[in-house]
Amino acid sequence: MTIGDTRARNDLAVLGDLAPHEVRVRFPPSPTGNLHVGNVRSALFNWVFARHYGGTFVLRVEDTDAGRNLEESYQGLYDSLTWLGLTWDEGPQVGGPYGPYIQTERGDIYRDVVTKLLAAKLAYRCYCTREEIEAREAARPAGAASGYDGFCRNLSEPRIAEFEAMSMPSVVRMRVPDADIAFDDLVRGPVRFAAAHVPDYVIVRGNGEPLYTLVNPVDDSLMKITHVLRGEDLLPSTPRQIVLYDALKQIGIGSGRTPAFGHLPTVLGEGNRRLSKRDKGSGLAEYQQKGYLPEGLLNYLALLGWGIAEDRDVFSIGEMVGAFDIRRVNASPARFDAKKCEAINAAHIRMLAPAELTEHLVPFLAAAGLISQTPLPAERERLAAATPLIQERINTLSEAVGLLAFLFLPDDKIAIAHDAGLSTDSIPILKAAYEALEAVQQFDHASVEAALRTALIDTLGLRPRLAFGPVRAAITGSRISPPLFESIELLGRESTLARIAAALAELGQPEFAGSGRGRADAGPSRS
RNA sequence: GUCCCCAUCGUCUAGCGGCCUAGGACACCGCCCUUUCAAGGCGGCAGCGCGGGUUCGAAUCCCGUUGGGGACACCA
Repeated sequence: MTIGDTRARNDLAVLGDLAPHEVRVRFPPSPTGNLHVGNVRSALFNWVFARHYGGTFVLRVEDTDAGRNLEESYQGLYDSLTWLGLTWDEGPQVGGPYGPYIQTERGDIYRDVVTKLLAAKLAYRCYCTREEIEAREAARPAGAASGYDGFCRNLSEPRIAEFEAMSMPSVVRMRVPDADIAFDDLVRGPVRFAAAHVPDYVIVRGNGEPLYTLVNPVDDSLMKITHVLRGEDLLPSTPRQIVLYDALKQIGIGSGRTPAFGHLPTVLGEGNRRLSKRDKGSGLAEYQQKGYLPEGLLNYLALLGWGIAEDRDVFSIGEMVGAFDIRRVNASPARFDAKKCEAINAAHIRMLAPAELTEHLVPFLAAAGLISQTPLPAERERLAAATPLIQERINTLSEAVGLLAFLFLPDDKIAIAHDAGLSTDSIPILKAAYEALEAVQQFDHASVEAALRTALIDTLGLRPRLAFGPVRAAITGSRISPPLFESIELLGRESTLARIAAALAELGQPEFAGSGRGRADAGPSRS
């Protein structure tokens, strides 16, 4: 069997009687602060799935739990998805034929559905208090199935009238049929739940507010969602949702079809527990701040359960869209490996055109105060020239700040690190370097290198490592830097000489301080 | 406690009965290159949880077991 055959067979299993462009998937986050990387992964798979088939990606905000919603979280959510490039075809801000796409704006719809469900006896009012339910549960023999016992399921009309007359608070529960529920999971294959383990669950709170358990399937049906791709943690709630889809079908609401489900493997954190919001590295904002490229992060997240090819793990989103196959997603939980995530990101940074990388770098250098928010032409020019020097040296964009700071700091703000390796032994080296660089005709990196090699290696007889170390320290303040000669060229003769002179002064050799342009206040700025 | 899911190097995975003395990537360790740090090249370390079957043949199929994860809310 060829790959093409497998692909065709999988497409058939995934699409059934649907045309590819009829595929409709959704991402339903609740607006609670920082988007979790587990959710990002889920959004990615849905988005890629939609793009692969030329279908529709819907964004729906699930904010029925009003207490947890923060005003700014909505905008943060949109900004995050936009930054990631996971654009939605229908949803908040862009609209669509099945709106509104924010659940707190859909109250009337849910009320209507509940009324019809109640009228059709597919749902019922339950007057049990939590205490009563707990007490009965505790009284049940050990080993019995957990969940609501159906106490109010078949209350007599007079009894109900009595409760209502007393204004007894009530919730609404689904009347779950006494039949096993089975479905074919897109990533796991056949899954089956025994009837006894699907209890009559609550769909409307005592205060009349609809619950996720109601609203999620109702909206999926109303919005004609064809495929539900979500975290494995939702797998146990799938049978009860299927019950609701069936009920909706009976009362003629929604698409009349139950979507296909695909449950993605859990993303685990370090150790073995599920990656939770409290874990380091679990929030999207951290990755933005550290300077991950959306493509890098998304590439890594895709690797948690999916691979593009046997010998390849760096790919673009476009390539992922082309090759994606939900049936090839792994079912086993995957640990989030921060190191590999960083390595994949580094690979994406290296694939960038230098000019693109420069643009990505601007906000980070600006935030560090090294350049203006809107870079001046000279700043931009220097940054553009320096970009190729660090492209292979950074894993995240923020690392560029430390590496490039010396190019944008004034000469008297260069603090030489204690471990930079400068000592009195460095004095003759720095003096020789100073004189050599002062005499260089053409101040480009090739001439600089030639001059320094002649002065330090040929004349002083030093090994390159020993010769260039002190120069590097004087110029950049650090033992580690971008390539030295290119750095010197970018810095220019004036600054280079001033910094070498300053280093000599710090080593007790002040006589060079005057010969260059001099340092305004010779106070050493060590830190 | 009950239910569900999962099971190949430390981690992510390839493998869908013979091509496997199990391949790749990250991490780690050497070496080469080299002005530092990287990048790159070469090499190394390291894995099919266990027990039964089925089969001429099992990492691959079945059963059991163990281990891990998830779910059991008037959260989503």
